[in-house]
This record gives sequence, structure tokens and C-alpha cells, in this order.
Amino acid sequence: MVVEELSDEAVDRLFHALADATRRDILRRCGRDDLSVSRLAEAYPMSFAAVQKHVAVLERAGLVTKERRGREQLVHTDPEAVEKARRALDELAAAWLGRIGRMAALLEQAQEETEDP
Amino acid sequence: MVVEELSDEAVDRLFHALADATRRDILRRCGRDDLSVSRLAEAYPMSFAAVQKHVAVLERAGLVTKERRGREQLVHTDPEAVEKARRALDELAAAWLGRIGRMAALLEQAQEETEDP
DNA sequence: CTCTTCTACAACCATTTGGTTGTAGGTTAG
DNA sequence: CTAACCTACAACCAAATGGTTGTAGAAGAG
Repeated sequence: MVVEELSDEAVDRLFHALADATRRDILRRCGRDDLSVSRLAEAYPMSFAAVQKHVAVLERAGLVTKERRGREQLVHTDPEAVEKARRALDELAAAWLGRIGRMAALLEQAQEETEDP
Repeated sequence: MVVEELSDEAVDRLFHALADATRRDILRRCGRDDLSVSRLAEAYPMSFAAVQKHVAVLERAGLVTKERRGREQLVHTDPEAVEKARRALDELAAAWLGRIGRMAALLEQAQEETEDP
């Protein structure tokens, strides 16, 4: 897997897509099972078209892909997507917590005990 | 620090706040050094009031806090904020990547889960 | 005290977002 | 073939976003 640099716009789209409870729920559902858009739409108190738009936002952010299966379009969450988001967070953290030397270790080891001054 | 559960609205605010390049840059700058709002405003091609609004968004999301210092208001990023965002991502990942065994190992290795229900 | 600086906040405006309905095009079932 | 189903997309609307300017209040500097 290639470690692609994420542009500002890509990070914008990523976090924007994640900033909505319905879209996060779609990610969860389509992570467990690939679902068609209309199957998804049954789960939410909104129109089919609205769900279609949410899926489009997720797709533009690279969080899901669609695959034609007959007359249905199956949505499935990209397993690498979470890594992209995590990497974006890590880059931010590396920059903004640079003054706390401890963060370097935190990044390598991901997380450890977080309480000492 | 207690591991607080993040409400849907809190996660919304978190990711929404992160979905803007100017705000991410503010986080970086105020991670290296606490800066007053007007000092920050000098760095961006927009008005003081606009920067003030960005800081307010970050503050509502819990990513920064403001501390009065004389007539200035120093902004500094909350070192725990990145952990909150990371935890939100981890919870999402745990739910949506449950079917991919590989991810479980990654999560365990990346973050020692310190909860017992 | 007076002047300047820093901040807060209201009012306003253009654009985007999140929702709706409606229409049209493919694809499968009978 | 015809009917039913799934999807794509346009047009529209209310509300939120991201920006502006302007006014007013606190706090330091001189």
C-alpha cells in the first residue's frame, strides 16, 4: 500500500465526511456488510436521494467505493480509509505537539499512559 | 484523565472543526506556542473577526482553550484533543472493520485498550 | 486621565449544505 | 415485452458556514 500524501483539500473532505452522524453510521454498516443504497436508505428517516448524497460525500472523501452488482450499487467502506484519517491526525499531532517531546514516542507506540507533567 | 464517552454531537463538532485548513493551521501554531488571537490573525489573509470565529469553532469542539493574559487572550491547543479525535476514529474503525481480522491486531497493537466492562 | 490595543459581538451577505420532490435511464422478474 | 425496482441527477428551499464591516467594552501604555 502506497503512503500517499494527503492534500489539504483531501483532508478537508475526509474530516467533513466524518462530521455527520448519519455518514458515520453508513460507514459502520457498510463495514460489516456491503449494502445497496436503497437498502441503506431504509435505515434512516430521510429520502433515498438524501442517503444517495451522503454516500456521494463519503465517496468523494475516499471513504467508500461503489460496485455495481446487477441493478444494485453496493457500497462498501474502504478498509484503508481509517488509516488515511489516522495519518492525517498523526501529522497534525506531530506538528502541534512538537513541543511536548513525549509525543514522538506516542506516535511510534500510538498510545501509552497519558499523565505526567 | 477520565475516558469520557463522546456524544454524536461532540464527534460532529470535533471533525467539523478539523475539516478546515485554517483551523488545522491554528492548531499547529498554538501547539508550538500559545498565541493571542490578534497575533494569530496576522498570519492569515482574513479579518480579525474571521479568525476569532475559527477559534470559537475550535473552542466549542474542545480542541483549544483560551486563557486571559492581561488584555490578550492566549489560545492553546489541548494536548488531549488529538486523543479524543483518535478515540473517535478508533471506535468507528472497531465497528466498521470488525470483519477484517487484520485491523483487530492493528488496534490492539496501536492502542492498549484499558477498559473492562 | 487619555489613547491605543485587544477582544467580543451584532448585523449583514454569498455560498455551501442537507434536505425535499420529480424526472429519466437501466436492469431484473414474470 | 411489460412492470417493478434501483439508481442518477436536476431543481428547489431552509438553514448553516465563512467571510465581511461596524460598534462597544476592557486593559495597558504614556
